[in-house]
Amino acid sequence: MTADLKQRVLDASVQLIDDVGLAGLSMREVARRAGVSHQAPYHHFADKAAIVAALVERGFTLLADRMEAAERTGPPAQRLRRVGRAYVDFALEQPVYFRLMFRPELSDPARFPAADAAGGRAFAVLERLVGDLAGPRASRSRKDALLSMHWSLVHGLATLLLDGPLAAELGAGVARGRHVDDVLTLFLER
Amino acid sequence: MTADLKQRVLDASVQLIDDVGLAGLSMREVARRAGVSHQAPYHHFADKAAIVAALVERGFTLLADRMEAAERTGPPAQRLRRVGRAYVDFALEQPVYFRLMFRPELSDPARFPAADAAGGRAFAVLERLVGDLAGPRASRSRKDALLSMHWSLVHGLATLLLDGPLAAELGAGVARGRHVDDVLTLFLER
DNA sequence: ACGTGGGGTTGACAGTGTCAAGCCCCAGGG
DNA sequence: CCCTGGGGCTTGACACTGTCAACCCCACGT
Repeated sequence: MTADLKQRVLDASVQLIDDVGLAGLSMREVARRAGVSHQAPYHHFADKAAIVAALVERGFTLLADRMEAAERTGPPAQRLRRVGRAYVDFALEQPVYFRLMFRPELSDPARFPAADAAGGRAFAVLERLVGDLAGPRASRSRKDALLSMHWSLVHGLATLLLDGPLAAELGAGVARGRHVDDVLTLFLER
Repeated sequence: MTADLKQRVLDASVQLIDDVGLAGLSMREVARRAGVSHQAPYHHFADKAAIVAALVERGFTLLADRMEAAERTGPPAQRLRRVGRAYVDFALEQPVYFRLMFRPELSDPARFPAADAAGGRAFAVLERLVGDLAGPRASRSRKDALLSMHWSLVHGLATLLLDGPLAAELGAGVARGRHVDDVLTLFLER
């Protein structure tokens, strides 16, 4: 009623996806939950894809905030670990956003540059970190490989815990958190 | 034309997803492409989710075949690398299948145990490999961590190359293949 | 010879995304 | 003061979707 309909539509969308899954996201149901007519959302979003793109942007902003915070704390040697942990934690705590963020067909960067830009912020954190790790004299391809390796590790861990077989094995309890720590330790202190 | 309608429906579905994306997958369009009435597919699949689940099963079978083949060739020291490479290659060559395979909301294991079982085959390959790597005396949690680490690495690499920012940076050319090699080398050879 | 049932059809219904008009209300300029 | 314009919302319509129901045909076992 009171807040911007735009924000209410986004909030209702997240909640709806959480309830019934992405496939069940429906413009009309979102409008219903927001208490407006089925066409009201179109005053703020061109179409359904635009809503999803706005959520992707929100998600990347949230993630980048966390990563940047983790990047700033602790001794340099531990920053990589903290950022990785922040990445995985975000995925596990905000699965709705996280799953949306890596479905490029949903947020075409050509159509929604804002979402793309928000993703760039997260990307940049990793790039800085890996740049420090490799030292300034490292070759381009070595830095690329380092970046991909680190990102792949945390991204893969996050998605497997969320949607892979690891999701069934470990629940959402403490065991999962300890497992994340174990894997990061094994990887970083090898 | 003459082949089992069941298989034709699956083939048409893959092609349709390839053309217009998962969101555009439509029972009626699939039927149209298979040259039958809009209800014919229902004689072979309970509903749309059942089609997708059948594709997931196909996908995991394809992947497990490749991984098992890679597991059998080459000296033991290199098997891990070959299997990892097979995993990433599969994802890049069969993006339609691969993307479907990690959307658990699409193939609820309780409803579609066959898809789940096929996934288990791929899982088992990694489990064996990591078991060898760790040795029989390793603790359970160490083996778990080793498994997660290796799987996360290849899985993350595959999805980032497919749907992440790495997709835009590297195209689908030779550079991508070399990058995969670089990352695997870096990871496996410490 | 005849049911029976698998594989196919057409028809209908509710629900969807989105285009097209229309309504209300208030800020601004004449 | 009126009036005009437009932002924000509504109702209505259309083509399309997934799925239920009913029907039709023909090969088959008994």
